[in-house]
Amino acid sequence: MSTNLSRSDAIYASLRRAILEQALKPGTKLPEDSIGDTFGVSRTSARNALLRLASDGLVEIKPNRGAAVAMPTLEEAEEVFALRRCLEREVIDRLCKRMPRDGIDALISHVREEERALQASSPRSIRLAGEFHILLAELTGSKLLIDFISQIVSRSSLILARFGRPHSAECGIDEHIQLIEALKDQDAATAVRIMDHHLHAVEDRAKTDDKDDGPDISEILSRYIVTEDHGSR
Amino acid sequence: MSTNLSRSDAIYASLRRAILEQALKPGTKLPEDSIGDTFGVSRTSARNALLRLASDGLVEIKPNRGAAVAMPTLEEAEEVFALRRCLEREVIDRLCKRMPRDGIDALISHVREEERALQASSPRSIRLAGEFHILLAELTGSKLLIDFISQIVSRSSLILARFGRPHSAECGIDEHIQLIEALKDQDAATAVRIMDHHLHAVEDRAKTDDKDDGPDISEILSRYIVTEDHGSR
DNA sequence: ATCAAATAAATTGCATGCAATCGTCTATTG
DNA sequence: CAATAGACGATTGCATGCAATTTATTTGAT
Repeated sequence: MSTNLSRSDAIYASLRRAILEQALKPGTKLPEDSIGDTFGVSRTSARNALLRLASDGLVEIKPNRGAAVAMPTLEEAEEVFALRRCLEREVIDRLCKRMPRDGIDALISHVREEERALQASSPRSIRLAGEFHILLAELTGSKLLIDFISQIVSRSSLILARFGRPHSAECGIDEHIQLIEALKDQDAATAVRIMDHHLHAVEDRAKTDDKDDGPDISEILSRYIVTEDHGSR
Repeated sequence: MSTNLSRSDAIYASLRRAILEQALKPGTKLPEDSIGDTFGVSRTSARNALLRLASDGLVEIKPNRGAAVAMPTLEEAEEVFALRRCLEREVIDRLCKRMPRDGIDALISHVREEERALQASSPRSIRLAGEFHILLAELTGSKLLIDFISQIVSRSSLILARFGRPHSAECGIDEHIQLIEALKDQDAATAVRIMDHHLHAVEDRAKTDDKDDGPDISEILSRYIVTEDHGSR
Protein backbone atom coordinates (compact mmCIF):
# COMPACT_ATOMS: atom_id res chain seq x y z
CA MET A 1 0.00 0.00 0.00
CA SER A 2 2.84 2.35 0.71
CA THR A 3 4.96 1.20 -2.22
CA ASN A 4 2.07 1.12 -4.62
CA LEU A 5 3.85 3.48 -6.97
CA SER A 6 6.56 2.22 -9.25
CA ARG A 7 9.83 4.02 -9.67
CA SER A 8 8.85 5.69 -12.89
CA ASP A 9 5.59 6.78 -11.26
CA ALA A 10 7.52 8.46 -8.49
CA ILE A 11 9.79 10.25 -10.93
CA TYR A 12 6.83 11.27 -13.03
CA ALA A 13 5.05 12.72 -10.02
CA SER A 14 8.14 14.51 -8.76
CA LEU A 15 9.00 16.05 -12.10
CA ARG A 16 5.41 17.05 -12.59
CA ARG A 17 5.26 18.84 -9.27
CA ALA A 18 8.60 20.50 -9.88
CA ILE A 19 7.40 21.83 -13.22
CA LEU A 20 3.99 22.89 -11.95
CA GLU A 21 5.52 24.70 -9.00
CA GLN A 22 7.86 26.44 -11.43
CA ALA A 23 10.96 25.05 -9.81
CA LEU A 24 11.84 23.78 -13.28
CA LYS A 25 11.35 26.62 -15.71
CA PRO A 26 10.34 26.23 -19.35
CA GLY A 27 13.30 25.44 -21.56
CA THR A 28 15.25 23.63 -18.87
CA LYS A 29 16.93 20.61 -20.38
CA LEU A 30 16.11 17.29 -18.78
CA PRO A 31 18.77 14.73 -19.70
CA GLU A 32 17.90 11.16 -18.85
CA ASP A 33 21.24 10.65 -17.15
CA SER A 34 20.92 13.56 -14.76
CA ILE A 35 17.42 12.64 -13.78
CA GLY A 36 18.32 9.02 -13.26
CA ASP A 37 21.29 10.01 -11.13
CA THR A 38 19.40 12.48 -8.96
CA PHE A 39 16.67 9.97 -8.25
CA GLY A 40 19.03 7.06 -7.90
CA VAL A 41 17.51 5.02 -10.70
CA SER A 42 18.50 4.14 -14.22
CA ARG A 43 17.79 6.08 -17.35
CA THR A 44 15.05 3.66 -18.27
CA SER A 45 12.77 4.84 -15.50
CA ALA A 46 13.62 8.44 -16.13
CA ARG A 47 12.90 8.01 -19.81
CA ASN A 48 9.56 6.46 -18.97
CA ALA A 49 8.56 9.41 -16.85
CA LEU A 50 9.67 11.85 -19.51
CA LEU A 51 7.55 10.09 -22.11
CA ARG A 52 4.46 10.46 -19.99
CA LEU A 53 5.21 14.08 -19.27
CA ALA A 54 5.60 14.62 -22.99
CA SER A 55 2.14 13.24 -23.70
CA ASP A 56 0.85 15.63 -21.03
CA GLY A 57 2.45 18.46 -22.94
CA LEU A 58 4.70 19.39 -20.04
CA VAL A 59 7.96 18.45 -21.72
CA GLU A 60 9.01 18.40 -25.32
CA ILE A 61 11.08 15.54 -26.65
CA LYS A 62 12.99 16.04 -29.84
CA PRO A 63 14.32 12.83 -31.37
CA ASN A 64 17.96 12.25 -30.51
CA ARG A 65 18.09 15.70 -28.96
CA GLY A 66 16.67 15.07 -25.58
CA ALA A 67 13.84 16.34 -23.43
CA ALA A 68 13.25 19.80 -22.02
CA VAL A 69 10.50 21.52 -20.11
CA ALA A 70 8.07 22.65 -22.79
CA MET A 71 8.24 26.25 -23.94
CA PRO A 72 4.76 27.10 -25.19
CA THR A 73 4.58 29.87 -27.73
CA LEU A 74 2.16 32.76 -27.53
CA GLU A 75 0.16 31.12 -30.29
CA GLU A 76 -0.17 27.92 -28.31
CA ALA A 77 -1.05 29.98 -25.29
CA GLU A 78 -4.03 31.42 -27.11
CA GLU A 79 -5.11 27.97 -28.21
CA VAL A 80 -4.87 26.69 -24.67
CA PHE A 81 -6.95 29.44 -23.16
CA ALA A 82 -9.53 29.33 -25.92
CA LEU A 83 -10.10 25.64 -25.38
CA ARG A 84 -9.88 26.06 -21.66
CA ARG A 85 -12.78 28.48 -21.69
CA CYS A 86 -14.78 25.96 -23.65
CA LEU A 87 -14.07 23.12 -21.26
CA GLU A 88 -14.48 25.09 -18.07
CA ARG A 89 -17.85 26.31 -19.26
CA GLU A 90 -18.83 22.70 -19.70
CA VAL A 91 -17.71 21.99 -16.16
CA ILE A 92 -19.76 24.84 -14.78
CA ASP A 93 -22.79 23.83 -16.79
CA ARG A 94 -22.68 20.35 -15.37
CA LEU A 95 -22.03 21.45 -11.81
CA CYS A 96 -24.95 23.85 -11.92
CA LYS A 97 -27.16 20.98 -13.01
CA ARG A 98 -25.85 18.54 -10.48
CA MET A 99 -23.42 19.28 -7.70
CA PRO A 100 -22.29 16.45 -5.43
CA ARG A 101 -23.52 16.62 -1.87
CA ASP A 102 -20.34 17.79 -0.19
CA GLY A 103 -18.95 19.42 -3.30
CA ILE A 104 -19.25 22.97 -2.02
CA ASP A 105 -17.53 21.98 1.20
CA ALA A 106 -14.67 20.42 -0.71
CA LEU A 107 -14.24 23.58 -2.77
CA ILE A 108 -14.28 25.79 0.30
CA SER A 109 -11.75 23.65 2.09
CA HIS A 110 -9.53 23.74 -0.96
CA VAL A 111 -9.64 27.51 -1.07
CA ARG A 112 -8.73 27.55 2.60
CA GLU A 113 -5.65 25.53 1.77
CA GLU A 114 -4.84 27.94 -1.03
CA GLU A 115 -5.00 30.82 1.42
CA ARG A 116 -2.74 29.07 3.88
CA ALA A 117 -0.16 28.28 1.20
CA LEU A 118 -0.31 31.84 -0.07
CA GLN A 119 0.26 33.34 3.36
CA ALA A 120 3.16 30.97 3.88
CA SER A 121 4.56 32.01 0.50
CA SER A 122 4.87 28.34 -0.28
CA PRO A 123 5.49 27.31 -3.88
CA ARG A 124 2.57 24.97 -3.36
CA SER A 125 0.23 27.91 -3.83
CA ILE A 126 1.06 27.97 -7.53
CA ARG A 127 0.08 24.36 -7.94
CA LEU A 128 -2.93 24.60 -5.68
CA ALA A 129 -4.37 27.44 -7.75
CA GLY A 130 -4.42 25.14 -10.74
CA GLU A 131 -5.73 22.21 -8.76
CA PHE A 132 -8.77 24.22 -7.80
CA HIS A 133 -9.91 23.92 -11.37
CA ILE A 134 -9.07 20.23 -11.42
CA LEU A 135 -11.17 19.79 -8.31
CA LEU A 136 -14.06 21.45 -10.13
CA ALA A 137 -13.67 18.93 -12.91
CA GLU A 138 -13.53 16.06 -10.42
CA LEU A 139 -16.88 17.12 -9.02
CA THR A 140 -18.45 16.42 -12.40
CA GLY A 141 -17.46 12.78 -12.01
CA SER A 142 -16.35 12.43 -15.61
CA LYS A 143 -12.92 10.82 -15.74
CA LEU A 144 -12.36 12.02 -19.25
CA LEU A 145 -13.24 15.60 -18.43
CA ILE A 146 -10.90 15.42 -15.45
CA ASP A 147 -8.12 14.23 -17.72
CA PHE A 148 -8.65 16.96 -20.26
CA ILE A 149 -8.94 19.70 -17.68
CA SER A 150 -5.85 18.43 -15.93
CA GLN A 151 -3.90 18.55 -19.14
CA ILE A 152 -5.05 22.00 -20.02
CA VAL A 153 -4.55 23.40 -16.55
CA SER A 154 -1.03 22.02 -16.55
CA ARG A 155 -0.33 23.71 -19.82
CA SER A 156 -1.76 26.94 -18.47
CA SER A 157 0.61 26.75 -15.53
CA LEU A 158 3.46 26.28 -17.94
CA ILE A 159 2.35 29.30 -19.91
CA LEU A 160 2.28 31.40 -16.79
CA ALA A 161 5.73 30.18 -15.91
CA ARG A 162 6.92 31.21 -19.34
CA PHE A 163 5.14 34.51 -19.81
CA GLY A 164 3.60 35.50 -16.51
CA ARG A 165 5.22 37.70 -13.97
CA PRO A 166 7.54 35.86 -11.57
CA HIS A 167 5.24 34.42 -8.96
CA SER A 168 2.46 36.69 -7.81
CA ALA A 169 -0.91 35.44 -6.77
CA GLU A 170 -1.41 33.39 -9.91
CA CYS A 171 -5.14 32.91 -9.79
CA GLY A 172 -7.05 35.39 -7.75
CA ILE A 173 -8.37 33.47 -4.80
CA ASP A 174 -11.16 36.00 -4.52
CA GLU A 175 -12.51 34.88 -7.84
CA HIS A 176 -12.41 31.29 -6.73
CA ILE A 177 -14.59 32.26 -3.79
CA GLN A 178 -17.02 34.20 -5.97
CA LEU A 179 -17.23 31.22 -8.29
CA ILE A 180 -18.13 28.94 -5.42
CA GLU A 181 -20.92 31.30 -4.43
CA ALA A 182 -22.38 31.31 -7.92
CA LEU A 183 -22.18 27.54 -8.09
CA LYS A 184 -23.95 27.26 -4.75
CA ASP A 185 -26.78 29.37 -6.18
CA GLN A 186 -26.76 27.29 -9.37
CA ASP A 187 -26.32 30.57 -11.23
CA ALA A 188 -24.66 29.30 -14.38
CA ALA A 189 -24.62 32.66 -16.14
CA THR A 190 -22.82 34.40 -13.30
CA ALA A 191 -20.47 31.49 -12.81
CA VAL A 192 -19.49 31.48 -16.45
CA ARG A 193 -18.98 35.23 -16.39
CA ILE A 194 -16.70 34.97 -13.38
CA MET A 195 -14.80 32.12 -14.94
CA ASP A 196 -14.31 33.99 -18.19
CA HIS A 197 -13.09 37.04 -16.36
CA HIS A 198 -10.88 34.87 -14.22
CA LEU A 199 -9.29 33.19 -17.20
CA HIS A 200 -8.88 36.44 -19.07
CA ALA A 201 -7.11 37.91 -16.09
CA VAL A 202 -4.76 34.98 -16.16
CA GLU A 203 -4.30 35.13 -19.89
CA ASP A 204 -3.55 38.83 -19.96
CA ARG A 205 -0.34 38.33 -18.09
CA ALA A 206 1.47 37.63 -21.30
CA LYS A 207 4.63 39.58 -21.72
CA THR A 208 7.55 38.48 -23.81
CA ASP A 209 10.22 37.33 -21.45
CA ASP A 210 13.21 35.12 -22.04
CA LYS A 211 14.31 32.68 -19.46
CA ASP A 212 17.69 30.98 -19.50
CA ASP A 213 18.42 27.34 -18.79
CA GLY A 214 18.21 26.50 -15.15
CA PRO A 215 21.79 25.42 -14.60
CA ASP A 216 21.71 22.73 -11.92
CA ILE A 217 18.73 20.46 -12.18
CA SER A 218 19.89 17.98 -9.60
CA GLU A 219 19.95 20.57 -6.86
CA ILE A 220 16.45 21.71 -7.71
CA LEU A 221 15.12 18.19 -8.02
CA SER A 222 16.62 17.04 -4.74
CA ARG A 223 13.70 18.70 -3.00
CA TYR A 224 11.20 16.78 -5.07
CA ILE A 225 12.34 13.24 -4.46
CA VAL A 226 9.15 11.64 -3.35
CA THR A 227 8.64 10.06 0.03
CA GLU A 228 4.88 10.19 0.20
CA ASP A 229 1.95 11.32 -1.89
CA HIS A 230 1.41 14.99 -1.14
CA GLY A 231 -1.75 15.03 -3.21
CA SER A 232 -0.10 15.56 -6.53
CA ARG A 233 -3.07 14.04 -8.29
CA MET B 1 13.57 11.48 -44.65
CA SER B 2 12.08 8.12 -45.36
CA THR B 3 13.26 6.62 -42.08
CA ASN B 4 12.11 9.59 -40.07
CA LEU B 5 10.10 7.36 -37.79
CA SER B 6 11.78 5.43 -35.04
CA ARG B 7 11.00 1.80 -34.34
CA SER B 8 8.67 2.55 -31.48
CA ASP B 9 6.90 5.10 -33.67
CA ALA B 10 6.29 2.47 -36.29
CA ILE B 11 4.92 0.02 -33.74
CA TYR B 12 2.78 2.71 -32.20
CA ALA B 13 1.32 3.61 -35.57
CA SER B 14 0.73 0.01 -36.55
CA LEU B 15 -0.95 -0.95 -33.31
CA ARG B 16 -3.04 2.20 -33.43
CA ARG B 17 -4.28 1.43 -36.89
CA ALA B 18 -4.95 -2.18 -36.01
CA ILE B 19 -7.04 -1.13 -33.04
CA LEU B 20 -8.87 1.63 -34.87
CA GLU B 21 -9.71 -0.68 -37.74
CA GLN B 22 -11.01 -3.18 -35.21
CA ALA B 23 -8.53 -5.85 -36.19
CA LEU B 24 -7.58 -5.93 -32.53
CA LYS B 25 -10.74 -6.09 -30.49
CA PRO B 26 -11.20 -4.62 -27.01
CA GLY B 27 -9.89 -6.94 -24.34
CA THR B 28 -7.21 -8.49 -26.50
CA LYS B 29 -4.08 -8.99 -24.45
CA LEU B 30 -0.96 -7.33 -25.82
CA PRO B 31 2.13 -8.96 -24.27
CA GLU B 32 5.35 -7.09 -24.87
CA ASP B 33 7.10 -10.25 -26.01
CA SER B 34 4.58 -11.14 -28.69
CA ILE B 35 4.55 -7.63 -30.07
CA GLY B 36 8.31 -7.40 -30.09
CA ASP B 37 8.57 -10.73 -31.85
CA THR B 38 5.99 -9.97 -34.51
CA PHE B 39 7.62 -6.67 -35.34
CA GLY B 40 11.13 -8.02 -35.07
CA VAL B 41 12.20 -5.64 -32.32
CA SER B 42 12.84 -5.92 -28.62
CA ARG B 43 10.36 -5.53 -25.82
CA THR B 44 11.68 -2.09 -25.08
CA SER B 45 10.29 -0.60 -28.25
CA ALA B 46 7.03 -2.48 -27.88
CA ARG B 47 6.69 -1.27 -24.31
CA ASN B 48 7.30 2.26 -25.46
CA ALA B 49 4.51 2.08 -28.00
CA LEU B 50 2.15 0.53 -25.48
CA LEU B 51 2.81 3.36 -23.04
CA ARG B 52 1.86 5.93 -25.61
CA LEU B 53 -1.25 4.03 -26.59
CA ALA B 54 -2.16 3.89 -22.93
CA SER B 55 -1.99 7.66 -22.60
CA ASP B 56 -4.24 7.84 -25.66
CA GLY B 57 -6.72 5.65 -23.84
CA LEU B 58 -6.52 2.94 -26.46
CA VAL B 59 -4.90 0.31 -24.24
CA GLU B 60 -5.04 -0.26 -20.54
CA ILE B 61 -1.91 -1.17 -18.64
CA LYS B 62 -2.27 -2.78 -15.26
CA PRO B 63 0.94 -2.89 -13.24
CA ASN B 64 2.66 -6.25 -13.48
CA ARG B 65 -0.34 -7.61 -15.34
CA GLY B 66 0.34 -6.43 -18.82
CA ALA B 67 -1.39 -4.39 -21.47
CA ALA B 68 -4.64 -5.06 -23.30
CA VAL B 69 -6.82 -3.21 -25.76
CA ALA B 70 -8.99 -1.00 -23.60
CA MET B 71 -12.51 -2.15 -22.82
CA PRO B 72 -14.51 0.99 -22.19
CA THR B 73 -17.56 0.58 -20.01
CA LEU B 74 -20.99 1.91 -20.85
CA GLU B 75 -20.44 4.61 -18.26
CA GLU B 76 -17.23 5.72 -19.93
CA ALA B 77 -19.00 5.58 -23.26
CA GLU B 78 -21.52 8.13 -22.05
CA GLU B 79 -18.74 10.35 -20.76
CA VAL B 80 -16.96 10.14 -24.07
CA PHE B 81 -19.95 11.09 -26.16
CA ALA B 82 -21.02 13.85 -23.79
CA LEU B 83 -17.63 15.48 -24.02
CA ARG B 84 -17.41 14.76 -27.70
CA ARG B 85 -20.57 16.73 -28.36
CA CYS B 86 -19.07 19.62 -26.44
CA LEU B 87 -15.82 19.58 -28.39
CA GLU B 88 -17.34 19.02 -31.81
CA ARG B 89 -19.67 21.95 -31.25
CA GLU B 90 -16.62 24.05 -30.59
CA VAL B 91 -15.09 22.84 -33.83
CA ILE B 92 -18.19 23.75 -35.80
CA ASP B 93 -18.43 27.13 -34.15
CA ARG B 94 -14.92 27.98 -35.16
CA LEU B 95 -15.23 26.61 -38.68
CA CYS B 96 -18.36 28.64 -39.26
CA LYS B 97 -16.49 31.73 -38.19
CA ARG B 98 -13.41 31.01 -40.23
CA MET B 99 -12.98 28.17 -42.70
CA PRO B 100 -9.62 27.76 -44.45
CA ARG B 101 -9.62 28.48 -48.17
CA ASP B 102 -9.55 24.94 -49.47
CA GLY B 103 -11.15 23.45 -46.38
CA ILE B 104 -14.39 22.48 -48.06
CA ASP B 105 -12.48 20.83 -50.86
CA ALA B 106 -10.43 18.82 -48.40
CA LEU B 107 -13.59 17.64 -46.67
CA ILE B 108 -15.25 16.66 -49.91
CA SER B 109 -12.22 14.76 -51.08
CA HIS B 110 -12.08 12.95 -47.77
CA VAL B 111 -15.70 11.89 -48.06
CA ARG B 112 -14.92 10.65 -51.56
CA GLU B 113 -12.24 8.45 -50.07
CA GLU B 114 -14.67 7.22 -47.46
CA GLU B 115 -17.09 6.20 -50.19
CA ARG B 116 -14.40 4.37 -52.10
CA ALA B 117 -13.30 2.45 -49.00
CA LEU B 118 -16.88 1.63 -48.13
CA GLN B 119 -17.63 0.25 -51.58
CA ALA B 120 -14.46 -1.81 -51.42
CA SER B 121 -15.52 -3.09 -47.99
CA SER B 122 -12.08 -2.14 -46.80
CA PRO B 123 -11.45 -2.02 -43.06
CA ARG B 124 -10.04 1.42 -43.75
CA SER B 125 -13.57 2.73 -43.93
CA ILE B 126 -13.91 2.35 -40.19
CA ARG B 127 -10.86 4.43 -39.53
CA LEU B 128 -11.66 6.96 -42.24
CA ALA B 129 -15.03 7.65 -40.72
CA GLY B 130 -13.33 8.74 -37.54
CA GLU B 131 -10.67 10.68 -39.35
CA PHE B 132 -13.32 12.81 -40.98
CA HIS B 133 -13.89 14.37 -37.59
CA ILE B 134 -10.18 14.72 -37.04
CA LEU B 135 -9.94 16.52 -40.34
CA LEU B 136 -12.62 18.92 -39.17
CA ALA B 137 -10.53 19.64 -36.10
CA GLU B 138 -7.43 20.13 -38.22
CA LEU B 139 -9.20 22.81 -40.21
CA THR B 140 -9.51 24.88 -37.04
CA GLY B 141 -5.72 25.05 -36.89
CA SER B 142 -5.59 24.50 -33.14
CA LYS B 143 -3.07 21.79 -32.34
CA LEU B 144 -4.56 21.26 -28.93
CA LEU B 145 -8.06 20.88 -30.26
CA ILE B 146 -6.77 18.41 -32.82
CA ASP B 147 -5.14 16.38 -30.06
CA PHE B 148 -8.25 16.30 -27.93
CA ILE B 149 -10.54 15.45 -30.80
CA SER B 150 -8.17 12.74 -31.94
CA GLN B 151 -8.19 11.20 -28.51
CA ILE B 152 -11.92 11.31 -28.18
CA VAL B 153 -12.57 10.01 -31.67
CA SER B 154 -10.21 7.14 -31.00
CA ARG B 155 -12.08 6.29 -27.86
CA SER B 156 -15.35 6.47 -29.73
CA SER B 157 -14.06 3.98 -32.26
CA LEU B 158 -13.11 1.70 -29.42
CA ILE B 159 -16.57 2.01 -27.95
CA LEU B 160 -18.13 1.09 -31.27
CA ALA B 161 -15.81 -1.89 -31.49
CA ARG B 162 -16.93 -2.97 -28.06
CA PHE B 163 -20.64 -2.28 -28.19
CA GLY B 164 -21.57 -1.48 -31.77
CA ARG B 165 -22.79 -3.94 -34.29
CA PRO B 166 -20.00 -5.80 -36.09
CA HIS B 167 -18.96 -3.45 -38.84
CA SER B 168 -21.78 -1.66 -40.61
CA ALA B 169 -21.47 1.79 -42.03
CA GLU B 170 -20.13 3.25 -38.81
CA CYS B 171 -20.74 6.89 -39.40
CA GLY B 172 -23.36 7.72 -41.95
CA ILE B 173 -21.51 9.23 -44.84
CA ASP B 174 -24.67 11.04 -45.80
CA GLU B 175 -24.51 13.01 -42.61
CA HIS B 176 -20.93 13.92 -43.31
CA ILE B 177 -22.05 15.37 -46.63
CA GLN B 178 -24.92 17.28 -45.05
CA LEU B 179 -22.52 18.65 -42.48
CA ILE B 180 -20.21 19.91 -45.19
CA GLU B 181 -23.12 21.70 -46.83
CA ALA B 182 -24.07 23.43 -43.60
CA LEU B 183 -20.47 24.45 -43.03
CA LYS B 184 -20.25 25.85 -46.51
CA ASP B 185 -23.29 28.03 -45.75
CA GLN B 186 -21.79 28.99 -42.38
CA ASP B 187 -25.02 27.75 -40.85
CA ALA B 188 -23.79 26.91 -37.37
CA ALA B 189 -27.20 26.00 -35.99
CA THR B 190 -27.91 23.46 -38.69
CA ALA B 191 -24.39 22.10 -38.53
CA VAL B 192 -24.60 21.58 -34.81
CA ARG B 193 -27.98 19.93 -35.20
CA ILE B 194 -26.64 17.52 -37.77
CA MET B 195 -23.61 16.78 -35.67
CA ASP B 196 -25.70 16.09 -32.59
CA HIS B 197 -27.95 13.79 -34.53
CA HIS B 198 -24.96 12.15 -36.09
CA LEU B 199 -23.31 11.48 -32.75
CA HIS B 200 -26.52 10.28 -31.18
CA ALA B 201 -26.97 7.83 -34.02
CA VAL B 202 -23.51 6.51 -33.30
CA GLU B 203 -24.06 6.45 -29.57
CA ASP B 204 -27.32 4.57 -29.76
CA ARG B 205 -25.62 1.50 -31.08
CA ALA B 206 -24.90 0.30 -27.59
CA LYS B 207 -25.79 -3.26 -26.92
CA THR B 208 -24.16 -5.45 -24.32
CA ASP B 209 -21.93 -7.85 -26.09
CA ASP B 210 -19.05 -9.92 -24.85
CA LYS B 211 -16.02 -10.43 -26.96
CA ASP B 212 -13.39 -13.07 -26.24
CA ASP B 213 -9.65 -12.68 -26.45
CA GLY B 214 -8.41 -12.61 -29.98
CA PRO B 215 -6.24 -15.70 -29.89
CA ASP B 216 -3.38 -15.06 -32.29
CA ILE B 217 -2.21 -11.49 -32.25
CA SER B 218 0.87 -12.08 -34.35
CA GLU B 219 -1.18 -13.25 -37.30
CA ILE B 220 -3.43 -10.21 -37.10
CA LEU B 221 -0.55 -7.83 -36.63
CA SER B 222 1.44 -9.21 -39.50
CA ARG B 223 -0.74 -7.18 -41.82
CA TYR B 224 0.02 -3.99 -39.96
CA ILE B 225 3.79 -4.00 -40.02
CA VAL B 226 4.53 -0.60 -41.38
CA THR B 227 6.35 0.03 -44.61
CA GLU B 228 5.15 3.55 -45.30
CA ASP B 229 2.94 6.16 -43.76
CA HIS B 230 -0.59 5.51 -44.95
CA GLY B 231 -1.88 8.65 -43.34
CA SER B 232 -2.40 7.25 -39.87
CA ARG B 233 -2.28 10.70 -38.33
C1' DA C 1 -14.16 -34.36 -3.48
C1' DT C 2 -13.09 -29.65 -2.15
C1' DC C 3 -10.26 -26.20 -0.55
C1' DA C 4 -5.76 -24.33 0.87
C1' DA C 5 -0.95 -23.87 0.42
C1' DA C 6 3.17 -24.31 -2.10
C1' DT C 7 5.55 -24.59 -6.29
C1' DA C 8 6.30 -23.57 -11.29
C1' DA C 9 5.58 -20.80 -15.43
C1' DA C 10 4.89 -16.51 -17.55
C1' DT C 11 5.19 -11.60 -17.78
C1' DT C 12 6.50 -7.25 -16.37
C1' DG C 13 9.85 -3.63 -14.10
C1' DC C 14 14.26 -2.17 -14.14
C1' DA C 15 19.37 -1.83 -14.96
C1' DT C 16 23.18 -1.97 -17.94
C1' DG C 17 25.76 -1.98 -22.40
C1' DC C 18 26.42 -0.81 -27.15
C1' DA C 19 25.58 1.45 -31.47
C1' DA C 20 23.51 5.46 -33.87
C1' DT C 21 22.54 10.26 -34.16
C1' DC C 22 23.08 15.12 -33.35
C1' DG C 23 25.63 19.32 -31.99
C1' DT C 24 30.04 21.50 -31.60
C1' DC C 25 34.77 22.42 -32.14
C1' DT C 26 38.70 22.57 -34.89
C1' DA C 27 41.37 22.57 -38.92
C1' DT C 28 41.95 23.12 -43.63
C1' DT C 29 41.04 25.54 -47.94
C1' DG C 30 39.47 29.07 -51.16
C1' DC D 1 38.98 36.21 -43.25
C1' DA D 2 34.96 33.35 -44.23
C1' DA D 3 33.24 28.94 -45.26
C1' DT D 4 33.12 24.13 -45.40
C1' DA D 5 34.58 19.49 -44.12
C1' DG D 6 35.98 16.27 -40.63
C1' DA D 7 36.34 14.55 -36.08
C1' DC D 8 35.13 14.63 -31.17
C1' DG D 9 31.89 14.63 -27.30
C1' DA D 10 27.44 14.10 -25.49
C1' DT D 11 22.93 12.12 -25.50
C1' DT D 12 19.49 9.26 -27.04
C1' DG D 13 17.48 4.67 -29.19
C1' DC D 14 17.46 0.09 -28.63
C1' DA D 15 18.64 -4.75 -27.15
C1' DT D 16 19.57 -7.93 -23.65
C1' DG D 17 19.77 -9.84 -18.88
C1' DC D 18 18.11 -10.31 -14.24
C1' DA D 19 15.01 -9.79 -10.30
C1' DA D 20 10.21 -9.15 -8.73
C1' DT D 21 5.47 -9.79 -9.10
C1' DT D 22 1.52 -12.21 -10.69
C1' DT D 23 -1.01 -16.20 -12.36
C1' DA D 24 -1.63 -21.02 -13.18
C1' DT D 25 -0.72 -25.68 -11.66
C1' DT D 26 0.15 -29.12 -8.61
C1' DT D 27 0.28 -31.17 -4.11
C1' DG D 28 -1.48 -32.09 0.28
C1' DA D 29 -4.88 -32.23 4.08
C1' DT D 30 -9.53 -32.36 5.87
